[in-house]
Amino acid sequence: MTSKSITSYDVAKAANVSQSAVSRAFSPGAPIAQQTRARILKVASELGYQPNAIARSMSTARNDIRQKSGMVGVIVTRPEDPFFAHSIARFSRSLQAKGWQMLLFTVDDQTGVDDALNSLMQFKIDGVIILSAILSEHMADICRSHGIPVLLYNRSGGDFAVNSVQIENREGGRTAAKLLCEVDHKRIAFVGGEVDDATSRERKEGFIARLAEDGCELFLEEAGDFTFDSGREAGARLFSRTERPDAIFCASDVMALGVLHVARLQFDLHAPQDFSLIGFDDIPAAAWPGHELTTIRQPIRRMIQAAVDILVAQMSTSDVPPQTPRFPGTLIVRDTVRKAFRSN
Amino acid sequence: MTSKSITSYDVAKAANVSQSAVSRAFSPGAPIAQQTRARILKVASELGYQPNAIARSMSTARNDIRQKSGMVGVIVTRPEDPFFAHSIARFSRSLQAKGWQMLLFTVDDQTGVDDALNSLMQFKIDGVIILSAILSEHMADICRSHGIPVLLYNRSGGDFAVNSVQIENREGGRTAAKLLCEVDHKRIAFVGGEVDDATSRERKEGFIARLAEDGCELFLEEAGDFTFDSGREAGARLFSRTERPDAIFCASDVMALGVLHVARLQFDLHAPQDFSLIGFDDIPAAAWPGHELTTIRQPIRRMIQAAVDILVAQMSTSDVPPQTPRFPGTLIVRDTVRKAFRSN
DNA sequence: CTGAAAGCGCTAACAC
DNA sequence: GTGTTAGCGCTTTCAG
Repeated sequence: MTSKSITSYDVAKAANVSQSAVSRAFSPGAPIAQQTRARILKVASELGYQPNAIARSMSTARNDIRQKSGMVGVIVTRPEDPFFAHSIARFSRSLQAKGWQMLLFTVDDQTGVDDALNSLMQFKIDGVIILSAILSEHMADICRSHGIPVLLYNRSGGDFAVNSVQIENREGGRTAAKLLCEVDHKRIAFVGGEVDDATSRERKEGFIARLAEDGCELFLEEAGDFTFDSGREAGARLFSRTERPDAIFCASDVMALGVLHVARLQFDLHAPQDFSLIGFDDIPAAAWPGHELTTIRQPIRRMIQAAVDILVAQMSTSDVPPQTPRFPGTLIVRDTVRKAFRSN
Repeated sequence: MTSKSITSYDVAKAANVSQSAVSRAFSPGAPIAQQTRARILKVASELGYQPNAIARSMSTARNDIRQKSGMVGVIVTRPEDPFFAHSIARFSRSLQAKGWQMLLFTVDDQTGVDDALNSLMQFKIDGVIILSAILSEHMADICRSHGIPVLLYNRSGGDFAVNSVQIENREGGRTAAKLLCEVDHKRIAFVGGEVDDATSRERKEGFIARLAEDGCELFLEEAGDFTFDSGREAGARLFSRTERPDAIFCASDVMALGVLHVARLQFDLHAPQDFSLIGFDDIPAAAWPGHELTTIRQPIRRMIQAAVDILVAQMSTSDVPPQTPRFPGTLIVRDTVRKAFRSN
């Protein structure tokens, strides 16, 4: 058992060439005769030889050139959340398509990111994508000094220079506010994520700013944590008040569905008859039966395309300045916002 | 830029010890004095030294002992499916907790598994978990000969000896049939996955067998592909018939929700008034508003616990025989199956 | 175009 | 307990 695997030496012997010839046969632009390469490749496949990626990674660490592993680290906080599950799925396929392996690391919250990155760096990842979290400035420095590009997805890098790809949160908030004002809502509530969550805060800021332009103020506000249950709880608190909100904007679809749930089951309140509801993300379930949730869609496909392009570019060429594109969201009108104008 | 990173030699020099002392300081049970270790660890952290996992992996390939990388490959077909998204999330946390890294590979379907495994093996993964797919007997042989344990999640290994962890599909099907028979349904349909899907087939077999015990035959059958849309399509075909089914059992919750959707929107049919509906998995959305789907719950947490335990055991000790535990599903009664007995 | 040889950073004998 | 040394499998000069 645990038989040694076939190495380039075995192939070399069988093909009657040197070991370096075998190496060259497997290196795309290497100087080697077509014939030799063909013969080696044939022998190799007969023997079932596969180059050892780990060993390759070792030997590329020469001449002050950083060791390349062909692996990209992906750090994620809520992998079970539909939005992130979809994002991870797309990252995986997109990275693979370009020849990179994905090392997935799950952290419980923001505080685990630095440790995760340390673990990942021991494996000499060539780049890292962080979903919905940020790294410390200290870690950012370390990555920079090691030449490891970092990309923040769904978060911005704040002061220090790292790549980030995300949606126009403020504009998304404005879009929601505009729609709610158009149908003349007056008691408008916002359900966000944790109070220090940057994404949630930006959505809220845009929302409030646009409300103000119509002379409207935020009526109520609740904080959740982007889970369904937290949406239910926030909804329960909102609907338990003597004066209930007549419209709610949630920082995520999952929380909006939680609100919908508690409204229906615990208060017998329905959207859009009794209140209007807008979510954010446009997860598949938003379109499902009984939901028909009006929401702001994130262009996941394009965001991930951009993210991978940026990261790959920086992993290949150094000295590419950090990119921080922002993508516009799209209002998806379904059935949770009342249609007609009603004066009181 | 791309400055060379700190190696054990740098630490050795700074701590005035040999390089191997540094190595030992970072190897749990290695023979080294407490004092020396402490001093080395201190110097190391001051310098920001982190052992190079790739190099470690290289050097463990000695004496006919297979190279260990500390990485486990995970191959998945439908990462965006809620059931698998949750499974991946749990695998990730569970593997991490035991000190393993997860290399995630997404394949489009069954046919991609062997290639994925080949890619992963170049990275010298110590074990592999395959979600909802199987490997060829040929690849299974290769893995065995390389001493790489394989675990199939949500699939069984068929003839050849590999580990597998899955739910009692037949029993789950029987449970669904029993419930439907109890409330006296007569025109019972099944919506499965692709016709060659083993999981779906087993659920169907158990379902039909139990139906037969009550003198009932399967009325109709449709094949989907475990997606929401395929559920909608299957539902549309079912409800378009002149004689409609009065009960439907779906091989997954996602498809069941698709059926619910099309029934409601396109046919104005509601469960449980117009038909009964049972799903499989118990994804979070099954409990959501407007769904309240009766379903067979998979004990994800326990299954993944078992899967990781089995794999880790085999990665540490060789010659552990393959394990193939089956877990019972649990009937979760919600609101999509009619309650009372109604004679015709 | 091809072979020989020098490492990449680490672990594990092997001496002392 | 500690240092010395020989690789792990590969890429990449450097000669020829």
